[in-house]
Amino acid sequence: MDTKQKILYSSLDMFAKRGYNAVSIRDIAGSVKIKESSIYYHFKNKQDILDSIVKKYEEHIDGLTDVLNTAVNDTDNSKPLSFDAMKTYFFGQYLFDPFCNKMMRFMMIEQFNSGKMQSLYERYLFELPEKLQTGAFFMMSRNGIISEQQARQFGQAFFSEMTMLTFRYLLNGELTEEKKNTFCEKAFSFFDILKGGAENG
Amino acid sequence: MDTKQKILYSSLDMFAKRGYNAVSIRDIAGSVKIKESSIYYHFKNKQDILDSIVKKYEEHIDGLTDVLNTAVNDTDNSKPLSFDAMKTYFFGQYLFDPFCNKMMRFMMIEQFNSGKMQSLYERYLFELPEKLQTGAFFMMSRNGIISEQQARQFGQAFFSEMTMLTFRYLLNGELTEEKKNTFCEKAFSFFDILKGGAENG
Amino acid sequence: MDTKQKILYSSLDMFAKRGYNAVSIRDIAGSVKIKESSIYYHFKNKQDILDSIVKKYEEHIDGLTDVLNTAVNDTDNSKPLSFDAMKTYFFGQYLFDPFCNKMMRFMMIEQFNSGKMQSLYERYLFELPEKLQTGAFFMMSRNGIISEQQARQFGQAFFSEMTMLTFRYLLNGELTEEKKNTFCEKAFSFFDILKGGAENG
Amino acid sequence: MDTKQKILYSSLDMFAKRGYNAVSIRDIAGSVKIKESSIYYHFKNKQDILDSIVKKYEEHIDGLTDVLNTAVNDTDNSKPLSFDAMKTYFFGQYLFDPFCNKMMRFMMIEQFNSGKMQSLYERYLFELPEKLQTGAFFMMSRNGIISEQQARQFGQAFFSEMTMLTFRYLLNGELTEEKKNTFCEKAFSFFDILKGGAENG
DNA sequence: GATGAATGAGTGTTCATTCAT
DNA sequence: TATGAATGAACACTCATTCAT
Repeated sequence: MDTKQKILYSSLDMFAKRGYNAVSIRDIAGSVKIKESSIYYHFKNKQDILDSIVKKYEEHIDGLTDVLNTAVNDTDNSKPLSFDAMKTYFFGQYLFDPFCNKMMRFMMIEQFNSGKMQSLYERYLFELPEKLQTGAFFMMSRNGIISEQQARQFGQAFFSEMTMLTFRYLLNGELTEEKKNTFCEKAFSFFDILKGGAENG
Repeated sequence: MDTKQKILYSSLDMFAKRGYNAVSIRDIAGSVKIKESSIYYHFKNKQDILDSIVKKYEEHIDGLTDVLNTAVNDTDNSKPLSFDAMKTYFFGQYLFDPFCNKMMRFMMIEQFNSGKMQSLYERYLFELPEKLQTGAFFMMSRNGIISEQQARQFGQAFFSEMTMLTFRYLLNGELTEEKKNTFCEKAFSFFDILKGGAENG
Repeated sequence: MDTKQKILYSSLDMFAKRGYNAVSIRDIAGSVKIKESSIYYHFKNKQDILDSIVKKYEEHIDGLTDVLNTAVNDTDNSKPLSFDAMKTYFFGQYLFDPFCNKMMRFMMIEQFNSGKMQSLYERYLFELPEKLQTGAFFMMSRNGIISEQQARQFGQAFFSEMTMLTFRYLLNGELTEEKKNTFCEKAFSFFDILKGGAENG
Repeated sequence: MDTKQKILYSSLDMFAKRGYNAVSIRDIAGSVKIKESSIYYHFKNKQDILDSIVKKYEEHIDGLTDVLNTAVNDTDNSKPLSFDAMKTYFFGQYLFDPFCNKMMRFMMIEQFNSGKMQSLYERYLFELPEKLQTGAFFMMSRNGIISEQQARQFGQAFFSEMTMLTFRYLLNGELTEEKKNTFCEKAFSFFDILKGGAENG
């Protein structure tokens, strides 16, 4: 990894723990093992580091949603995702992914500092997840697996549960394997309840 | 309000928006309209301001939970709370209350900065609400309003919904009347769904 | 002891350890168990405390030298002072006396800070002791105990030894009983050598 | 001289006059004609400046004692040092040397402020001089110039005289040429007395 | 690509002092 | 006598940034 990338990853790592302001150029330079003034060869200023991180994140998310949309819209794919696939692709590539998880933490703790951060937080922690998750249930109703009313109800319930679990286990303290496992268990057991409801309703 | 209290409220107000580190003693003094050095007549140092805020909050919460516990445990009170009562007492005195709401925001954005803040965040955003909310549903089952299994299921669902709504509408951007209303509507409509489930189940 | 005196003694105690500047009004007030602003009822300002201490010391020394001069000039008193008398009166009331010892330390560490302190240091650590000590030997020569030349020589040697011992044992680290004893032993053994010289010379 | 050295010398110069605490970083920066913040490029903090000065001094003293020991132990050198040599090498390179003289003043006025300074003061103002000076007289007795008993007696007397003269003339007020001359005269005349004693004894 | 040296603005904090009560 | 409340000036120190090399 070249110096520029190292600066980005090190910065995000520290921003997500201590916030933008509390991380100094000294800290960043120290963690990358270069001198402070060398930072300015790679980035215009501190804000430029933050902007680059955000840009990188948005591009990353664009790639991820493209993949997800393709998967969800693929009409052949009429059977629900297996738990393993969910864990690997949906959870593993987003919620558990170190880069994304750190960005979520960063957006959460910086949301009140600027309008820009506020809107990123709103979009990536609530709007987009809600759209994607409820969208998946509507797709199931279009595929005849559940009724349209169930889709609406289950979609909202799923989003509530996922959001709560995310804040409670993935954006709270250090991200440990234990927390990831608890998150998966609770998510899957909730899924089972929904499935029960679908069969009974 | 005396100077000491003004310092506490002004500090929390700014801490909740910009975080502890980004708020300077100069800022606090300016907002209270005294000089920086005067702050140190009332508080040992900046950390002491924070400690005093946390102490005040914990005492406030102790008072609130005492009231809530008394209400929930009151055996005469076998009928469920009206929406108005819920809005006034439960939401209004905690989730919407400016002091409590600011503290929640503050704990959220400072949770990674210290173990102390981390445990406060865990306790007051997740543990205590879960205990109180699921407790209320168990009380209903003991009063024969719902079954024990329903109590367990509804309690969890309610907590998930409330947590999601709290993060989405009450700890996200400025706390406006509009957001409070949206929060209430969604909470009450969720309640209606639960009630429907209770009658049908 | 009234508050004013307490302030003086507490101040000197701390001044002698940490120097005038390093001792704050807060420190003094704290050690006397009053509030800072109360200091200003008793003294115009911090400098006034120092001035009062110096005045007290000069009056104290005036009293001491009067006594000493009377003793030395008393023509009846033709026999040399006993070691015990020397220890009690000369060492005990000046070099070992807590007030005087602290003042000597204070003058030593503050001598470069002001011309006033410089001249006090010069007078009370060198000039006056030299005058008194060599004076005592001249008195012995006038009393025929030693020759005039011996008086000159012994006086200087005695002053050198006493000055060295004072700086080495009484104005160096904490003033312990052990150091006082070492000081006495070395002073007396030097006295014995002088006596030997007087008899042989 | 580079900035770092300038800071060290300027700092010691002021420390020796006003004491460590009374000299501000502002003062040091001003005397070196750089800005306060630039100090921190060269030194971690104010204490680091002091530590560097002490280290420099201890290394300097190590070099000096090596030279002195070699000279004193040189068995060929059976004739006593000439006054000129003494003045140039012993006095000139240590007692009169601006760096060493300032350090002695600094240790004297800071001795009560920290255990570190206390032990430096004890070592460099008393222990080491006593060892070196009495050592020189023992060397003379081993070379048959004086008796062993004389060595003991003269060594102590010489050390007392030198110590007194040092405190009285070299660590008292400004170090002027006049004081240096007085110091030399008194030291040499004392030496003459000792020589007389050696020949007569 | 990277660094040594420097800086203005700002940080939390301590200081001696004042003054009304 | 003593204090509560306040303050301007100073303190040691950190910050993001610049620029010549």
